[in-house]
Amino acid sequence: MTTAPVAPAATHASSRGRTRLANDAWEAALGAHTALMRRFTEDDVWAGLSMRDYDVLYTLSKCDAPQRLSDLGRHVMLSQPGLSRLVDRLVERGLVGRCADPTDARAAHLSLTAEGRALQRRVGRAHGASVAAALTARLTDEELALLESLSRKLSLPDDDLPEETP
Amino acid sequence: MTTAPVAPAATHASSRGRTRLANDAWEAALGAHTALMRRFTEDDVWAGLSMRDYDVLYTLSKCDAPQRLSDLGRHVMLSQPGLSRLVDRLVERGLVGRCADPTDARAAHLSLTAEGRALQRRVGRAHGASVAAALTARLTDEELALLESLSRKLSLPDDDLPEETP
DNA sequence: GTTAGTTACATGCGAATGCATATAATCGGC
DNA sequence: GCCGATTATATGCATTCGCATGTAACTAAC
Repeated sequence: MTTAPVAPAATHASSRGRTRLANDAWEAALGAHTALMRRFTEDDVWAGLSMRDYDVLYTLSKCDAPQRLSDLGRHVMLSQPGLSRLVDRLVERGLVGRCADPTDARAAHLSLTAEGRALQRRVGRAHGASVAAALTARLTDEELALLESLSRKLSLPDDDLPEETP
Repeated sequence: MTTAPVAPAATHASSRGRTRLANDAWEAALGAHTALMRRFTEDDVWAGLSMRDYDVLYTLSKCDAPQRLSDLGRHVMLSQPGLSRLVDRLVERGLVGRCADPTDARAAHLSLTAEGRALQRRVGRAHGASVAAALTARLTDEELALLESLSRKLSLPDDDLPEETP
């Protein structure tokens, strides 16, 4: 009942097999994420930042316009109060600047300070090198491009999904 | 300086391009992980378990022999003390059994209780269905198989890596 | 313009986490 | 069999997190 290695000779691919395929892929992906995250966390490149700190700094570094908390929240895997306080700490440390949004008094405009940008660049260079080393040692160029392509498809919101049976 | 969209017409692929390729792939993969984890977390299938709780129960469910903490630690993204206390809570809740290892008095043998196994199966069915729904809506069978294959390569430890220039 | 509903963010608080370290058992020479 | 090194797990403590909720501002219908 638990293990059923019988090959279902269905016409295309049985729904059972497709579910299994998806779950196996997800489990493997989780394993890869865990293995790589562990490796990167142990890297000695973080200069006192947690990986979440860096995630916020990196996200801000990619945006020229100041971001709101809720914008950051879409990219960072953290609850809204958690992100609120994480940003608090980054502001306190002088890495992130917070100024009022003239068009919306509720919102805050967040951006990197000069120090924050410098730190992000410094850490980013080292971390990026480590990422490249780990990934290029395991995947070919074609596989890297494929991974990016698959990942982008997986990131699609429910809205713009390629329909199957409309 | 920040954006250099100039195509490097190198013979194969410049080292710069390869680094970039790897970092883009990793960023996309992180995005997919965040998007899917958020979705799965919000699913109403967890029956009072955190996803980490479930991760431990699932890992134990796959093993017939009792596991040690350090075995679990390889699969769960958590520090050793963190895992120790997470297991404490699961034992307290009657989902995991802890008994002494006769061959090693330091180690503990961890296994699912009947209740823990039942809960893992119940939650696992619902969660597995959600995983399948999300992934099969975004990837074809071939892509799912590819994702699993790429993920397995990414999970390889430094030891058994396919050598490049020995 | 008043008010209900929504959005953006912050805060109180208990629970979970990581780091450093402690404890206890096993292993490997000798 | 003894002792240093290593392994397996636990605990103290400060930090961080998520949930529930609060506060303030915006929006829209009337």
